[in-house]
Amino acid sequence: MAEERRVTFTITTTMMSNNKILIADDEPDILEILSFNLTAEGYIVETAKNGDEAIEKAKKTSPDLIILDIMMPGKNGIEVCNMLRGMPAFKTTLIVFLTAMGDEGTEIKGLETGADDYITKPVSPKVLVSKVHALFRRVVKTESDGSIQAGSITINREKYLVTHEGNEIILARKEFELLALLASRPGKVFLRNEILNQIWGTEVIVGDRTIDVHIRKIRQKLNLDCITTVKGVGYKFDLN
Amino acid sequence: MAEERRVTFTITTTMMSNNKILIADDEPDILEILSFNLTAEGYIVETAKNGDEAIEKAKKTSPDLIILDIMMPGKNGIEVCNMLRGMPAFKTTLIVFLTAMGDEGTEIKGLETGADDYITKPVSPKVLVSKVHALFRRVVKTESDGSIQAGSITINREKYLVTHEGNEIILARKEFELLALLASRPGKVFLRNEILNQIWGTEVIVGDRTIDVHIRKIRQKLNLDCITTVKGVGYKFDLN
DNA sequence: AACTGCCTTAACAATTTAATAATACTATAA
DNA sequence: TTATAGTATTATTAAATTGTTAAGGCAGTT
Repeated sequence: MAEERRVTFTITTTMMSNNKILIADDEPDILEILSFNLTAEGYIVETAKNGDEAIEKAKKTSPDLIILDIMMPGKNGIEVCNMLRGMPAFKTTLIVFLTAMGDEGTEIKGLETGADDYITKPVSPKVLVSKVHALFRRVVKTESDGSIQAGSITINREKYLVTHEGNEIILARKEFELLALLASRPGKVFLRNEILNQIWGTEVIVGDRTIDVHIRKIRQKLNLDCITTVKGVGYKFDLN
Repeated sequence: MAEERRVTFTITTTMMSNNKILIADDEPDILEILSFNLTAEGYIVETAKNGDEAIEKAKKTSPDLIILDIMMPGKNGIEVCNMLRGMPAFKTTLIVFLTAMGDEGTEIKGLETGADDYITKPVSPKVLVSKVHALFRRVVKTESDGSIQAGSITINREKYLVTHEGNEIILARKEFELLALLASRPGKVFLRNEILNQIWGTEVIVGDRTIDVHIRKIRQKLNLDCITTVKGVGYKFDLN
C-alpha cells in the first residue's frame, strides 16, 4: 500500500509569516540585531529611533507587533504604548516592551499599561524569536467565558463549539482549528504556508487542495460569508 | 519595588462572593498584585510562597479556587495540582495555572493535568479578575448536602449515588468518577488524556477503549443522552 | 470453592473525518 | 478575447476514531 505520493507544491521557505513588526529603540545596535534576526525569520520589520517616530510609523504601516524600548529620549516606551492603546486601531495590536535587566517594577508597570509581554535586554536572538513566535501563536481576544467572539459568531474552545445566531454548529476538528485560527485575528490574511504550519505542523505534508476543502466545509456549515479568499496569498476571516 | 501599598478606601463591591482563593507563587510581587486585586473584588485571599505551603494551606482553608504558579522552587505547580487532585476534597476544586509566556507546551500539559484554566504572565489585573469571575460562574452549584445537580440528574459524592427522576442508578466506581468528572463542568470537553489523568492518575496506563467502555456503560445505565462524543477530542456532559 | 460484580482488553463493526484526484470555475493579464 | 494561474466543488478513497460485544482476570463475598 506504500504508493507514490506526489506533492503538488514545493516548500521553499521555512515559514512565511507575513507579519509586520515595528521596533523602536534609540540604540542603533539593538535595532540592527533585532531587525536582522526577525527579518531572517520571515517577518517584515520596520524601525524607529524614538517614541514619536514609533507612533508615526505605527500609524503609517499598521504593524502586527510593536516592540518598544522603555528607555528612549523624548517619549518613552510606556508613554508610546499608552498613546497607541488610546487609538482604536491599536486596541488589539500586540505590544511588547524591551527593558534593561535589573529594572524591577518596570515589569509590573509594563503589564498594567497594556503590553502583551516584555523582553529583557540583553536579548539572545533565540529567545527573541521564540517569544515573538509565541506571541503570534497566541489567541488574542477571549471573552469572559473563555470563548472568542468574532463578528456574529462565537468560538468556544473549551466546549469545542461554534455558535452563530443561537445555532450551534458542529465542526470537525480540523475545521474547528482552521476557523479558530482565522478568527483569532480577524482581517489578517493567513498565508497557506502559515495555515499549514499552524494546523498541520511542519512534519506533515499535505496538498494544497486540502485547505480549500476544509475552507469549503466551514463555509458550507456556517452558511455565512465570513471567510474571504485572497488569491495567490491565502484566506482571512472578515467581521461582518 | 518594595514600597508599601495600603488601601484606604472601603470596598463597595456589589458582589460579595465570599469565595476563598489560594494563590501560590514564589515571587512576592506577583503575590501582592494578584492578592490586592482579588481582595478588592471581594474575594477572601490566602497566599503561599511555595508548593508545600500551598498544599498545607489548601488542606487547612479549603479554598474554592487555587491559583498555582508553575515555576516554583520545590514542588512546582503541576506536581501540586496532581497531589491535590488525588485527594477527594479537591477533586472538583477550581485550579488554574500561572504560566510564563512562550511555553505553549506547558499550557496543554496543564490542562491535561486537570487544571481548569491557565493565566499567562504578565497578567493585567482586568484580565485576571474577569477570568476569575468567569471561572466561578462556570462552576456547577453544589447543594447543601454535598451533591451536585447537573441537568436532570443528581450526583452525590458522599453517598456514591446518582439519581435521575427519582430513580437511583447504581454505578460502579470508575463509572461514577467518570460521570462526576464530566458533569462537574457541563459543556466542557474533557480530553481523553485529561480524563485518564484525573481518574486513573499519571502512573497507570490503560488503553483507549477502556474509556469508551465506561462511557458506554454510563449511557446504558442512565438511559439518557447526556454524554456527547467530540471525535478526535474527547467527551462532554450536556445539560438537557 | 463457587459466585459475583468490576475493570480491562481484544476483536471487530460502524462511523466520522481527512486527503486526494478530477473537473469546473473565475479573475486577471497579455 | 484568450490563456493562465489560482481556487471551488464534488466524488471517491483512505485513514482515524469511536462503538459494541464478549471474554478473562481479579478481588471480595457467600
